[in-house]
Amino acid sequence: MDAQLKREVNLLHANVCQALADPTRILILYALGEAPRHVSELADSLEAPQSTVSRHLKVLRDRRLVTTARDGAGVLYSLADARVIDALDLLRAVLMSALSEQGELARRLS
Amino acid sequence: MDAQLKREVNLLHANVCQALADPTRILILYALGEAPRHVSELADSLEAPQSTVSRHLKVLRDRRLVTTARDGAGVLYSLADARVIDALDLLRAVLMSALSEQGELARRLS
DNA sequence: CCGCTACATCCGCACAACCGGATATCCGGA
DNA sequence: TCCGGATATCCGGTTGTGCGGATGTAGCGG
Repeated sequence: MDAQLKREVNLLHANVCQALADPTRILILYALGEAPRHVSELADSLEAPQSTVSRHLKVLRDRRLVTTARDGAGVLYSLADARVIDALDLLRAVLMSALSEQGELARRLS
Repeated sequence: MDAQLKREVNLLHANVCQALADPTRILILYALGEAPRHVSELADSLEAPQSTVSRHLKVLRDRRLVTTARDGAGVLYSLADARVIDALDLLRAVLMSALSEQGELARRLS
């Protein structure tokens, strides 16, 4: 296998995929896809403690998937690249196919 | 936040994103994107022990991201849905943007 | 029918990631 | 300058996940 591809995939994993490996972070990305938000807003809508949300935001920030801007006393987080949402939506479509196939299978077996 | 979306994202994470949360599995998907392969072929090209590859394949199989077919003495694995590759390529594009931005930043600071 | 190849699973271990309360830091306004 | 609200980070503990050698299992070919 191409060693170049291996290196690139390692980067892809470390910088992007791993960031998507937590449901809370995915929800944060979707929320920011709608509009920029403050940390406390996100904590409220996710019903998660502030420290948890902040920690997840750090993960996304370190990988440059979100950007920050000071806004008065708070910090406004925004989605850095809308294509992340496109990719997630694509994966959702894949999921739907897999699920309906499973349903199909269950139907056949019953 | 919409409880419906939360449920769907949980499924998305459990069934798809978590499967992408390992570089070896991503490489397997790319390899299968080129052509169906046997377990031993994958183990060779990834330079990973057979047990490791087989375990990763189980993860992908359980989530229906790959399909299997018996082929003589062995088992042939194939990519179940090419859109997974599309999504990964999209994320690669996102990564490239983020990296070049980082480079930009490093240049400005130097 | 048997042995062998190809694959799947088991096992014990090590490491990484998440959690959430508590605490520290930052900043704007009075 | 000092207070308070908004975020960030620290901490201890728990759980999850990957690893790879060893061991099971299945099915083809002789």
